[in-house]
Amino acid sequence: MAIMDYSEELAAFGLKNTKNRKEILKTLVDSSQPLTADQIYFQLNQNGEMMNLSTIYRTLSTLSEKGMLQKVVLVDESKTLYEYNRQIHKHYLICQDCRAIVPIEHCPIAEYEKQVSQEMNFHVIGHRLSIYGYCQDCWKKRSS
Amino acid sequence: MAIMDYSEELAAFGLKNTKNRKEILKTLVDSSQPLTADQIYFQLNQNGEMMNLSTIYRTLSTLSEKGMLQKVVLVDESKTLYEYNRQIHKHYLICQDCRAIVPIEHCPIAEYEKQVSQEMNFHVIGHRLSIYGYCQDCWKKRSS
DNA sequence: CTACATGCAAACCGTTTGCACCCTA
DNA sequence: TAGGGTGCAAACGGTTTGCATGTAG
Repeated sequence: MAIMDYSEELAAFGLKNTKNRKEILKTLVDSSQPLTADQIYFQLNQNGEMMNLSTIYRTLSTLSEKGMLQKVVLVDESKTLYEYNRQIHKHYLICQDCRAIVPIEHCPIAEYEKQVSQEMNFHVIGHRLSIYGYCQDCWKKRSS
Repeated sequence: MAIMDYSEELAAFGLKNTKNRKEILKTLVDSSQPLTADQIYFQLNQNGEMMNLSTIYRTLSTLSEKGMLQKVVLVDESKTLYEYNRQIHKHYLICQDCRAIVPIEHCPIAEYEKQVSQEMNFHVIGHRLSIYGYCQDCWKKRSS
């Protein structure tokens, strides 16, 4: 991601260019993982960027509607996660122990979607795939 | 699924055999789709099977822990869905319009899991895949 | 100057829990 | 008859909303 001011991007989506929105966008762009609203809240607070939690929720939903962010929902995790939408099709490895979320960029089922479209009379527009198990560290701990 | 009394199955998991549990299990076994707690609640109420919502929640979580049920979580759906665990690996087509959920039994990524295990140093134990788009009816409506 | 963004507090809603009572094993 | 199951009401926690104020365009 090139260094950029999010002003242009916000404007392109017809949104006012406010400090809060830029901070939230920046936080998500810089994160290697999807984040929850309160993770963003605490992270910004630590950096001295005070902001109300409800502002964060409102911003996350506005940006998601515009397609700038993507929602991620996981089983056994009651909070919604958000990530910057880099337009790169992506999936996740989720460690069942430490809950680490590792994005992977190869998608194994593009071909399969076409097949489903034809065989099931279903017009496919996308899919979500997450793979779960244990990361190397947690797997070692478990087997010891 | 053969006609059965769920008593044995419950006993096999060390659970007491109560009317409520049997009704909930039966509801899920008979359903072609995963159901939410309140869908089960209303469905049972219609059939004259009064039962407290919290009993349903407790039963769903007990049966899930035992592996008799599986949780399903979808983006843009705040409620958790539950389905009877037929031990058949399965995925879903989800219509973005009418929210219909169509289970599909072929899994396109068994092979890919092995690859991930090796390349990413991640011990894979499973995955979740859902495919979304529009069912035939809703797609027709949209394009007209 | 106006419409949209924000802070604050309260509401919302799916889910969980404490407690007294009930019932299965 | 003991220990788990259930109903009821209240709590919980993530998220949303109403309203008054602030601010970008």
